This record gives sequence, structure tokens and C-alpha cells, in this order.
Amino acid sequence: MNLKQLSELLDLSQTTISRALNGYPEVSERTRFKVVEAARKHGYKPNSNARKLATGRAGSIGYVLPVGRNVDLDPHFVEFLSGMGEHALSREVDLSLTPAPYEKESEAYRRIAASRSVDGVYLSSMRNDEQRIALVRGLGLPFLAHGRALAPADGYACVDIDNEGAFHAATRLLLQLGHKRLAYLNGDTDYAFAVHRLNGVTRAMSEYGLAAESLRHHSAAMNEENGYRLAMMMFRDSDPATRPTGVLSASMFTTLGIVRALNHLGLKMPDDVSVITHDDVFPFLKPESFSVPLTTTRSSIRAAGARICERLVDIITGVESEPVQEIWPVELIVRASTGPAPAEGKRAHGRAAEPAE
Amino acid sequence: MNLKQLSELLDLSQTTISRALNGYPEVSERTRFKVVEAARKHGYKPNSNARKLATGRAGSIGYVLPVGRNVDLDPHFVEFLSGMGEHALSREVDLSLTPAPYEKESEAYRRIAASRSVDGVYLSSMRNDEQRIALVRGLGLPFLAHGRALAPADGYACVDIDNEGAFHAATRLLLQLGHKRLAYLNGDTDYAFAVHRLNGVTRAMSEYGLAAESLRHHSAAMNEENGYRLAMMMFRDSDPATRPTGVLSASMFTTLGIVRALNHLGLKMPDDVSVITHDDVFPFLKPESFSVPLTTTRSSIRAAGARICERLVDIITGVESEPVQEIWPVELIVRASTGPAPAEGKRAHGRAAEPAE
DNA sequence: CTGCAATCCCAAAGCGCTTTGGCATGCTTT
DNA sequence: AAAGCATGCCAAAGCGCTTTGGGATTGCAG
Repeated sequence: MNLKQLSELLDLSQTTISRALNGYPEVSERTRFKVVEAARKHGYKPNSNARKLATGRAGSIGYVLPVGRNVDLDPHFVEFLSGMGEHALSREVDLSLTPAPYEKESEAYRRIAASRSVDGVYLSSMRNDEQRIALVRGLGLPFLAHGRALAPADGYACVDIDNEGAFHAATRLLLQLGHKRLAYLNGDTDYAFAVHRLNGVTRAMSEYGLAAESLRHHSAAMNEENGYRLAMMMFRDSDPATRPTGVLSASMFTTLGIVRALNHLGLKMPDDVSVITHDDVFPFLKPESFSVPLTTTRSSIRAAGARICERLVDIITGVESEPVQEIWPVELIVRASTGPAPAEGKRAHGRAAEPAE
Repeated sequence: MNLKQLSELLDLSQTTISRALNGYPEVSERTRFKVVEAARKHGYKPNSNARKLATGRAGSIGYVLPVGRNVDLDPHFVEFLSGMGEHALSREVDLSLTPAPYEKESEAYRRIAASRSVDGVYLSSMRNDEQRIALVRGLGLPFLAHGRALAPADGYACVDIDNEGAFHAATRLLLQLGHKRLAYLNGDTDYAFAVHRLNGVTRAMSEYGLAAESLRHHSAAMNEENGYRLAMMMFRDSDPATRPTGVLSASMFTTLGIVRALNHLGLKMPDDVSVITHDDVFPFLKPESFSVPLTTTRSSIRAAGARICERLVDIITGVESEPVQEIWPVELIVRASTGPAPAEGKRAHGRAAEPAE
């Protein structure tokens, strides 16, 4: 069933039907009712491609999906997507994913822009030397960034969490508890968020008179393996008097690995080591669900997804004209994985060194 | 830059340009070269909506994304998506996600079909009383199912793993190792995969002369919390002589919880309890990365995503005409979480009962 | 009874592409 | 030399919708 058929059926012009269905005032309520009824009854839905062509609006927002053998979409993405979806529903937009290998990313954006297949895009995983902002702006493609590039650039719209503030607060807590030797298992510092967080950590340290150099900082992909590997490296063979007593972790997956290493070495949270993790709020893995519930900095990535969808639609429709940088505060939630630093003289737990795997 | 402008620029008809760019044979190589060069130089890309309207092909495959406050997209989805994306790239199709609340799902399919916004859809999370197959078939929407409904229905195309075979093999292993008291922490048995798996378990049991009723079977969403809760329920207060010694787990997240419970109760894998888990192959959480590496049934959900994209495109383009049901075998990989059943008389580990949380 | 707004509806012109059905041109056949 | 045939290109007709710029019809004041 298409417009023409419906118009013949109702003996009305296509114009009138279109207007009736799209809520224009030029059509009487009686006619509108008839049209709406008939459309419903016959299951008429405007052909979306024809409509897109005629209006120039795509009714969908786009994302360039990085793919490739070595590219792991991170598990946060699905939660983020849930949030977007929730809001997309209420605004009646679809989400369009354009797969692209990392090295052909910019080509993908160009194609999206030239082919007008979406009304706008969101950018995520902002990198330090972020090229995409200039690119999509140059292409005239409305966009919203999830996260910020390092250099503030001239005002572009974004939603980000206060990564620096979060890790500043987390670090301060450890310092207040008397920890002096800190470690931070960070995410990949090619990404801006990881740099922001590191800044938060070092700022807090310097406020407490600790040299940034004393931080045991490791930057790596956030997964269980790296958490385990790096924690083993730090704690195996280590002198209880010099090893870190406070550990910051960039993600729950990293922490899964840290916890495994600590268990393996017989170290206890929080007696031997205090741990604070960033929690993006996954329904399938919660900080309370650790043998020792984790102290976390928390910010729902799902909520961010919803908000980003909302604002991106506003940007596309022109409701939001000035680019605003929206920074969300992050909660610090204290649970059982943090405690006072172990007294210096006290005997520490921990087994003897083991051979490497 | 649109077709008309480019045609004026080159002083060629729109027809010729369109043909040159789309690889039709009616245009000379010399002309084609000129056109391709000019298009590249001026960044001409056909407007995707116009093209879609003209060809009737959308160039994208669709998925109805379940959303809602209480709906958690499962973390498998992101891996699946990665796989799809990889293949979508090579076939130059986009992925279009249409969010819909669970109860308006069928409406979403209707809209997709009527508006012709995608060329085909894939269905996942097949339920026992699966309505969608009949629905999309009735709508004339090409589709491919990830998983099978319970009733085989008349031939529809699907890709599934041999859930029954996998859990049959896993169960058999436990039985061969002498385990007699088994438990299975299954996923939600509203879904067909969970039923298939359960069938595998009970079939193996009956082959070994064990009554299906003796299986401690629990059906629940696959996450850490449920794994912990159910494992605690089974092992706390339990008599070592009657509690299960072999546990099957439907997902790695469930197992995370089981392991926590076992640690909590001081039970050891595999001395006190053998555990076998299904592994969908997440890059961020691996069965080797458990304090006791897990024996698993393994099947990459990412590979399934790629394959589904491939076949769905084939179905859409008519390359695949007869619906085939493609069932993938599942590997059973033995690691350290399984071992012989504890001798009956032997003192078991395990602390005294603890109060509920 | 005329004139003038409203009110309600319509024909037709796009949107930017693909594709059908020819029409020249030059080259090989009888 | 006329006929036949590829070859290479084009004009124009859609695809199914939205939207512009009116055109009837009606109601009401003058």
C-alpha cells in the first residue's frame, strides 16, 4: 500500500493524506480522522526512503563502528547503546551503524556526510590527537562527542564525565586513609579519558606532597588479563615495605584481574591493599558482587547514552544551537575494598614468589 | 555535489555517469575512467536515500533492539555486533537498529517492513513460543534467525550452535569423571537455547542411568548475582554427601558468581566441585583468566555474527534460496575446573553455614 | 447580493537517483 | 553498397513521498 493507492481508495489527493498523517493544520479534523483510520486499517506506512528523499531528513543517527580482527568493541558499548535506544525510541529515530576499519574511519565519515544517510553522528572513544572533530565539522555533519579531546578545541558539543575529578577524589580518599605508595592501572593513554584520570591522580598526589613520579602507573587495554598481569608484576616478589598499598583501577574488568592476582598471592583487600575502581554500571557485573565489595567511582554509561541521543536530536533539529560542553559529576562510593594503609612495621601477608606463567 | 551537477561538469548524461560508477558494461573504459576520476576529485557520492528509493534496496540490515528500563541488552550483543560489522564492511551494508519496547516489538517489525527501510532483519534470542518468524515471514521481510525456536516450524533460515550437543558432551564428561550429583545453572528457559541445553544435560544423564529429577536445575538470567545466589543456596548448609559435585553453568558471568560463592564457602575447584561453563568467547573475560582455569564448551559468538551477516546478505540478494538450518558444533575444552568426583567417604572442605546476606 | 476571509483541498513540481528504450556511430558482413 | 550488429551514449520515465502555490467552497459582514 502506498500513498497513491490510499489516495485513490479514499478519493482524496496525496497532498491531503500526507498532511493529515503528518499533523498539518490545513486539513479538517473529520478528514484527518478518516485518513488516519484508513491508514491504520490498511497498514499504510510511508516508504521511509521516499520520505527521506523528499524531506532531506534521514530520521536516524549514525555511528562509525570500528571493526577489524584486532579491534574489540568494548563491552561498555552495549550499555551505551541501550541508553541511546531508550531515548531514540521516544524521538522516533533509528541508529545506524556504519562499520569501518580504523584506518578508513575518515572515509566512512565522508561517505556518511556525502550520502546524507544520517542526520548526525556521535563520536566516542575520543583520542588525544582527535582528528574527527575537525573532520565532521568540515563536512557539515552535525555531531556530538562522548568525551572530550585533550585540547579543548573551539567549542564543540560534548557529554563527558568528570574523569579528572573522579580520580582526584578517589586518590584523595586513599591519601586520607594514609596510603603513600599508589599504583594506577590506567586505560590506554592514547585516549583522552585516561589522561584526564591520570591528571586527577597526580593532582591529588601533589596536593598531598607526593611526587607524581612515585605513582606506579601502567597504561593498557582494560581487561581481565592486563589487570592480572600488571598486578602480578607489581606484587609478586615485592617488598611489603615498598610495594603499593593503594591501587586505582580504570575498569571493573581490570579489577577482576587485580583481584585474581591478589587472591593468588594471598593478599587481602583492604588489609594489604586498598582498591578503587571506576564503575560504568553494568547490570551483569556489579561492584557489590565481588568477594570484597569494591569502592568505586560511578557513572552510568547508559544514562550517558540516553542523554547523548537526546542532545544529538536537539542539535540536529536546531533546538540546541550553541555547542555546550556538558560534564557530569561522578560519585565516589565507598565499600569494603578500601581501608587504612597498613602500618609500616606490620607483617604483611603474601606468599613467596612464584615462577612466571 | 549531485549527479546533475557532475553530469553538467563532465558534459555527459546522468545515465552515463550512473552507469560508469556502478560498473555497467555499456560505457567505454575511457569514459568510465574520466567519470570515476571526477567523482573522486569532487567527492561525489550518490545520495543514499535517492538511490534507495530508485533501486528499492536499502543497503542495510535491520535489528529490532529491545529497550526499556528493565531490559538489559546482554553483553554478548556487542561481540555479535563486532562480527556482523566485520562482514557488513566487506558487503558494504550498514546495520540499522530500531529500538522498540518488548511489548511493541511486532509493531516495530511491521513498520520496518512497510517502510522498507532495511532489506532484511535478523532475529535473535529465540523464545520458545516464537512469534516473530511467522510475523516477518508474513510481512515478506527476508530474515535469518540466530538460534532456533523450539518447534522446528517449517524450514526457516537460521544459524545456531549445537546447544544440546554441547551440554550433552559437558554432562557426559562429568559423568565419566564419576560425578553423580549434578547441578545446572541455566539461563532463562523461556529461551529456546536454554531448553536445548537442558535437554542435552538430561539426555546424557539418562544414558548414564540417572533420573532427570536428580538434576538441581535453576533457570535465571545469566549474571554474576544469580550465579552467586544460586550457588550459595546450593552449597551453604549442604551436606557434603548430598550436595552436587558437578556444576554446569550457562555463561561466564554466572560462573563468576559461582566461583565467588565457592571461594566464600571455602570449596575448591575441582576437588570439591567440578564446573563446566559455556564460553561465548569474550575478549575481555576469558576462561583461562580464572584462578582455576575453566573447562568450557566454546563457540564464538563473534563468528556467528559474521556468518549471519554473510548469509543474510545472500538471502536478500537471492543467492541463498532454500532456507538452511545451519548448526555449528561446539568444542569442549578441558581445563582445570573439572576433575574426578570426590570419593564418597572423604572429608570434604567447606566452612560451617553462614547467615544469609 | 456582492466581497472577502477562512477553510479545506488539490495539481504539479521537486528530492536525486536508476533504468528502460532508443538513437547515432562506426564496423563487419553479404 | 546495403544490411546487420555491436558499441557508447542519451532523454525521459519512474521510485513514493513532501511541499509549494494556488483554487474551490463556505460563512459572514457590508
